[in-house]
Amino acid sequence: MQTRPDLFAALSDPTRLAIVERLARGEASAGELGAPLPISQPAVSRHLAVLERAGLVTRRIDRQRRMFRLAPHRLAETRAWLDRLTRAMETNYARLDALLEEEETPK
Amino acid sequence: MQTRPDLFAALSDPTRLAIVERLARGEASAGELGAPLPISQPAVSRHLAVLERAGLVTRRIDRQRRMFRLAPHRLAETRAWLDRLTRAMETNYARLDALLEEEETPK
DNA sequence: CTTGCATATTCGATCTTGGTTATATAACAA
DNA sequence: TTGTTATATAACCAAGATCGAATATGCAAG
Repeated sequence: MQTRPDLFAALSDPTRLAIVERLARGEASAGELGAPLPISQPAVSRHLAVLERAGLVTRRIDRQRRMFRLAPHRLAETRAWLDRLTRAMETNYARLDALLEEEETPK
Repeated sequence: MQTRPDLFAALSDPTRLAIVERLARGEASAGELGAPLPISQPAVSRHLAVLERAGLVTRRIDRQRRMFRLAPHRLAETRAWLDRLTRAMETNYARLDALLEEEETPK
């Protein structure tokens, strides 16, 4: 299964993050994605495999080339998770904040 | 500096993710956070240090205990990043999608 | 002071990750 | 075929992450 930690792990590498941001601007081949990067072709290939396993990108074959695109689903899922987390935090901390503000006037 | 990859790296561990979700329900001490986890006390302590360095939690000293809370800033930052990414993706892929749908009728 | 509780730090072992080089496969071009 | 382009896989290495055990620290209570 594709777990949330796996997704975050996929985004935790600067190279892969750069690839994701590049892909937000449109579909691209493995070669195009690797061209600006200061690493070898095999390294790019493996980064793309990681992103694909995490469900962040999809791969399409066009002649000799593999075309990559962002896959919206897990991004949406992650946004929803972050939203829930933030909302929970805001509600649950509201009371506590008030209490702390009372007894300890800041600065 | 606290980089975005560092933040995702902090969230890429299941234990730390569990801690973050627990903290969304309210402030807790290091001991309380570790209690339900199947790992040793030192391991918990180190996970908390990672989360703090990533800017995801703050630490407050209360007597002998260290109280932890979620820090809203980096979560908000990450939500904004995801929103920008999603919006870029949607605009940039819209035309390409239309083209692909034309020439290859699905199924 | 001494004891106990809560947490942090150090250590050594193990696993994982990301990198390169070398090589393989697959599609196209001639 | 043969060569070329695009990508993947294998083998290996170095660096970093994570763990438990042992130990240290900091505060509080007698």
